[in-house]
Amino acid sequence: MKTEPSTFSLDDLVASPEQTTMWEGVRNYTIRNWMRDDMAVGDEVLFYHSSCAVPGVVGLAEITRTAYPDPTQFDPASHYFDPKSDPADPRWLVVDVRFVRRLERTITLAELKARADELDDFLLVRRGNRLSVMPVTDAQWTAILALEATG
DNA sequence: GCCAACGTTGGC
DNA sequence: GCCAACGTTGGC
Repeated sequence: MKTEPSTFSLDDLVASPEQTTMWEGVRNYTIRNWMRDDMAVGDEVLFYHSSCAVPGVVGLAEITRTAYPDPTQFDPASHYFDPKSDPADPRWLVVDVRFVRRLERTITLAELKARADELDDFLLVRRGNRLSVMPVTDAQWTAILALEATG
């Protein structure tokens, strides 16, 4: 899961009540469907910082609540307000995400790109990808976290 | 249903 | 700040 640290960082997650946050503001149908269909309580998350000096994976988190309606879509004061969303059939969903641990070091985007062959078409390093949430296979997870120790 | 225009993402 | 890539919108 990507986030801009200037908006919501791993530190912000740590500082959140119960070190847990609602992953609000997803406005992409592909991601909405993954959240709805594929995210389960206990699923592990790579916490990724984007649009910053050194983009990369900085920590681990986990899903603590499955998809439910994103309240920001009904809040006219919210940046994420969606007047086309019907409260009887909410268009946008959130999941809850809880902090697990910081990585010992940032696993940078540059490293992930350099090892793209080992990561078996990891969406994050695919050209042109703009999704802010994306699935990670077990093999990719293992390969990525192996970098933490080895550099 | 096509597709051009527009807005957003996000690395650099 | 630039710009490539891609999703969304809306005219037709």
